[in-house]
Amino acid sequence: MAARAGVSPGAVSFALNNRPGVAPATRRRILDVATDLGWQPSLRARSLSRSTSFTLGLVIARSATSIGADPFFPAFVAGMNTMLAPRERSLLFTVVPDTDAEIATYRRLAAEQRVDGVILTDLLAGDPRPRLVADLGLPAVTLGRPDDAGAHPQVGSVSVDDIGGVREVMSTLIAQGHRRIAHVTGPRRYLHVRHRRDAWASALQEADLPSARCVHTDFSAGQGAGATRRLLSTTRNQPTAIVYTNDVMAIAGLAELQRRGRSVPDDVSITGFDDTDLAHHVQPPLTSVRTDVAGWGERAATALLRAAAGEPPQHIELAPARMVARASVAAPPETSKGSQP
Amino acid sequence: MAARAGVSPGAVSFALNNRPGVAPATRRRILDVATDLGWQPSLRARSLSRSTSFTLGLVIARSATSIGADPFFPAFVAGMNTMLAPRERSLLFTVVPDTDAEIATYRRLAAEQRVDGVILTDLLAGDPRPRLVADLGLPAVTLGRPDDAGAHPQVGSVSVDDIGGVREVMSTLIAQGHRRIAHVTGPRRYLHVRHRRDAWASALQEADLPSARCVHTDFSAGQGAGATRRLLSTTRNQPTAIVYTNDVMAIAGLAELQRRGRSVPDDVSITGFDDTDLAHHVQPPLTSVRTDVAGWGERAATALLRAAAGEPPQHIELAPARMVARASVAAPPETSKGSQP
DNA sequence: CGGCGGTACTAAAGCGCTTTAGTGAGTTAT
DNA sequence: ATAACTCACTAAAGCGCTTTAGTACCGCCG
Repeated sequence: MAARAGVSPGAVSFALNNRPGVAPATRRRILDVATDLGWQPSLRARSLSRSTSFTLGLVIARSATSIGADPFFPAFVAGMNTMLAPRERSLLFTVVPDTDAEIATYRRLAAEQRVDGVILTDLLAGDPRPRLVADLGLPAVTLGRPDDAGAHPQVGSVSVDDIGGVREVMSTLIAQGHRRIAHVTGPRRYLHVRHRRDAWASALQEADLPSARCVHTDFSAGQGAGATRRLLSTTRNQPTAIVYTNDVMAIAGLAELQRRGRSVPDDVSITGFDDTDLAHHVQPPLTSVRTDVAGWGERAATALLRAAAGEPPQHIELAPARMVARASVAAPPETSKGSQP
Repeated sequence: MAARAGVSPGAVSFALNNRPGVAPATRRRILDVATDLGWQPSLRARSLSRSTSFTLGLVIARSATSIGADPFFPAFVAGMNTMLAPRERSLLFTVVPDTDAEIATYRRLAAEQRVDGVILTDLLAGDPRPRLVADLGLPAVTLGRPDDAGAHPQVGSVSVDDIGGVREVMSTLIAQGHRRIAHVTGPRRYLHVRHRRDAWASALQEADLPSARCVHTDFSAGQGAGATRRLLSTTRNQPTAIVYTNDVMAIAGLAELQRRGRSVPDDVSITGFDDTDLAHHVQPPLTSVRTDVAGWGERAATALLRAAAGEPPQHIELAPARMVARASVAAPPETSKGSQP
């Protein structure tokens, strides 16, 4: 390649990485010869000499069976890709069964220097990962802010405010007259589960409503249905509305309600989260909360690329999640309304 | 590292890749020193000198919005990972909007030599990709066999027989007495759509039933509901059963049926495909067809690794998809039954 | 007219492995 | 005892870039 353009390999390198010290005419010629020959620098050689992988990592701890139900990851990955592809970056994607395996994976990625940085998702309470990646010297960006944010100044974050969506849902339900609004959510260890639960609880409190039941599940349809069953099993003070933390559980809950002869929304109002494709199309259509997942992926990729380039970590807030109102929410039945102050 | 073990770098390389020509005692010592120092050969340097990426590629052409609804990919990726992780291989995962972008991605991956091989999924009729990857010299394995199998002897395949599942569904419906069984499926260009459609059509024929309606959609819940609406819009000869090609459309169809006052399964029987988490939990629970997606991923990764190592391509058949019977299927209503011969 | 500074480029070392050819010691064949 | 062979290991080249140091050339000034 260098020979064909009549220059040294070094000059080619300068031209390609448009570094100063090469005359405009020479640069043009080098670039032209390159496109003529269909030549392109070897990524492997560049990786070795630049100590860079041109690759970002995303590792998810979920069982192979449960991950399919979550619409988040594919959309997020797609979003990252719109950002990475034009920059000749790629995404290493790994699905492992649990957090231990996830940690082992970060160690391996760091040891092998396979990636220039990683995205940390599904933040936990007291999450060990920000510390770990900082120790490993692996640039990282978290999705949402860790609870000990500030303890790891080298780790950036890109967040979407879920809470806005939950508050919107709650105020809609409360405005309709609901007084007993239950919550079906995921495992306690997840930070976003806690945030949403807190938002739910404080919305009740701010409206001077009594505290209500919250059921923690594993996010699966089965446990969503089970939680619904439990909420209906009490003989008194049954909820008139249920706020589910994802659409899958809400749809399973809807089926459970129907099985027990409760009408949605006449007897019970329900809401989901994620605004999946199906949410529009169940009967009744499901009120849900939508976030721009692909946009989130795009921004996260941008932030991580910057961090990997040595820029100081950023903390970015994206547009908050918004409620999408549909027919699964209505006023509570009269008997319940009557018991209001 | 080499110095610490008192040998040359070459010897270390031999020891690590357990090649002959190094005494057992020396090998032990080298390995011990390596673990002591936590040393591990640089993947980048190995990549350059061995001309190998230690990475496999998977690129999916789907819109960011629609991909989340498909439970296939995350489960498949998880399956691949169980195979790859212990072998220090990784997966490059890319989501692009369409086939053109997909092809561009293969070209880029090949030019950059980023991957040692790729998995080709969602085979099309007259698919250009097997040819392309063969031309690019990119080892590949297809999911399912291309229609011009044999034209690309260097490309292997790993297949699951969908048709078995469809036939099982059809014979169940027919045994129950259904005579008008419609089919709601995906875009015609997909090979597996054609295979399933053919299986559906020939099952009708073999049972001496009249041909029935088939509606092609884009796999989305919205179009699943729309297809259902169309099937119900004819005043006569409405189907008593509908076979959907995925659970999402079946669930949307179920909602549409309920909206129109049809009972499932009393008025209409329905079946899905994929056996997603939700299928068990809708009302009524959905008869579906299950495949071992993670196992598929594992086998595909194995086959591709072999192909990348230069072994002759294999054509592997996995266990066929099986029907999972649930309450969404029952005998057709009397009026319909009465019209039987 | 010699020295100075700047530009445009080349030479060569370096990234950290793998691999081929080569060497010396120990073993067997003759 | 010496040639012929193994075996265990080293030396050094090679993978294909990047990067630092160095060189040649030019214009400019004193």
